[in-house]
Amino acid sequence: MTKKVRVRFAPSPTGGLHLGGVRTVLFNYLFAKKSGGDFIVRIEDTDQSRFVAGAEEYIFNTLKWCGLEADESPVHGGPYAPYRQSERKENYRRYAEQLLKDGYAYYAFDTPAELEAKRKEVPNFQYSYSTRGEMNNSLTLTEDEIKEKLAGTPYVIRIKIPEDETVSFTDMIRGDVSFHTSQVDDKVLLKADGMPTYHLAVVVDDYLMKISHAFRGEEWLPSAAVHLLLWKYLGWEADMPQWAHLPLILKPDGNGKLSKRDGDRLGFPVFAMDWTDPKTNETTTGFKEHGFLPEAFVNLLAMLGWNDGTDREIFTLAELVEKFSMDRVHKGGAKFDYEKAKWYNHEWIKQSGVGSLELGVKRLYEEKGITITDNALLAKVIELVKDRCVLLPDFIHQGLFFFQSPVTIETDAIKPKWDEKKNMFFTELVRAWQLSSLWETSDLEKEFKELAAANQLKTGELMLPLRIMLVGGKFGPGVFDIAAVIGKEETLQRIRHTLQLLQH
RNA sequence: GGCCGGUUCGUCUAUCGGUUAGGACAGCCCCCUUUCACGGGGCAAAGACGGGUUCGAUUCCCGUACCGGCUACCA
Repeated sequence: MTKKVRVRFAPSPTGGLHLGGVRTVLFNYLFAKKSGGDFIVRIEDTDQSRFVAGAEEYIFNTLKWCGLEADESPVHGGPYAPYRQSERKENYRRYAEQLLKDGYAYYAFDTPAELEAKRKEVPNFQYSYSTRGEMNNSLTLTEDEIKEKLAGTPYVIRIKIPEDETVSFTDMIRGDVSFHTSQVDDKVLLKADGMPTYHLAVVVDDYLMKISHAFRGEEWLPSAAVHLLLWKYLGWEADMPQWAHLPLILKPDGNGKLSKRDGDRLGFPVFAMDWTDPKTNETTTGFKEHGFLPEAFVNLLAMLGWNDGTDREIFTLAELVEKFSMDRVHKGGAKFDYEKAKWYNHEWIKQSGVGSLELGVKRLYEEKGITITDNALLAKVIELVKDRCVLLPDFIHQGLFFFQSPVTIETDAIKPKWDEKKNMFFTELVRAWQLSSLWETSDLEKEFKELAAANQLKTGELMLPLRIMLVGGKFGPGVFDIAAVIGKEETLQRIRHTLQLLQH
């Protein structure tokens, strides 16, 4: 019997899925695939995410774009559905009551206002063994009072954290971690509205769904103590998953966790794909829409927290699965570097085959109102231009002139050195090329150079003007390649057009 | 404040006690290219600090400093 490894992912979709979230899923995926287990994605509809329309679909679209298909998830059904927290409410209450019965939890009736007052009064107030005796809860009230409160007032269920115990566990990334219970407070498990807090939900769901490995961000490390205790109090200790707390992705400048705001501020995407918040109608751009290849995105994400121990930096998803190992996952957080991110994309565009780029590039041109009917031409253009494209939209600037005459011609770049001799040369060139029966790059270059020599002009001085005539500016691949691709008629017309502009 | 975690070039990182501390991004220079790139070559740039352990510490241990996370009826 093969042991099946399951990993769990519970994002908090306040809308959108940002770098850290996708990376958590990616590492889940790599680990699961590497060890031959199932890759399970579970999405909780928490207080924050419950009413965000489209969040679920968005997340699965993101995973699909990245190539991270789940074996089991809300959209794929699976043996442990439903996954939505609101649809599993009874479970949480049942287990909270079990804890109550066994003396590991208690009812608390303190109102938010009372709690706030308490926090104001006591600087470092902690709802715990030392203070619960003076609070409004089932530990301090009489049975009659409790009964009365339960019937008529809102209440929560809190975990009863022991006074003096050490809880420890072995994290897959950090090794042994331990906490002293005197430092952890009596967290709320079941809220007044009957929904569980994250603490109760993770434990109950992981148990019920037979999760063997749970990955999450480092920010969860402190609350691991509560979760550990819960596994113990519920009597499930033997089934507790192995934990892996991933390092955080930090702001490129300054300090702290990378947030959506940082992307807006510094001008780079933080989400994998465009996300429009249905409440505010505000769109946050994604890596996909910025022109990143999914392969590059996955690649750069993987390297932001892991490496294979060699100097290698470019990996396909399949290669990552093959090379991945948990003990090479970093412990420390990494600042996100957008320049490096672009480098990955550039590398991926360069090494991508023309065929895999065609569709995307075609779509980009269509968005600009350019319909491409000649696929062979498109392929040639991509081949010629892809080395100088860092992001997909660069294909527009770098290749537009192949499909339409340049709108603006930077004649200023040639005017200063323009003279009658050059004018004569280009007029002759038009005539010569007009008669030419050959139209290959090498033929064009040869004829051009011969003509220049005959006119006692240096080729170099003529190349730039020719480029400006054909491209409109100082960029693009080899000029003769361009002439060859756009064809005789178009080439000659562009030369004549610029010649005319230069008259004035 | 308390608890937990982290600390190698500006940034991401390699090093499983002995290295001229390696690579990549960014920067600068050169070559290639009479465009812009690609490519090739080069320069500059790091072990937070203090104690141990050891023949020998970037590496192991302790302390300090700094950074981060958590400290909600948010996740």
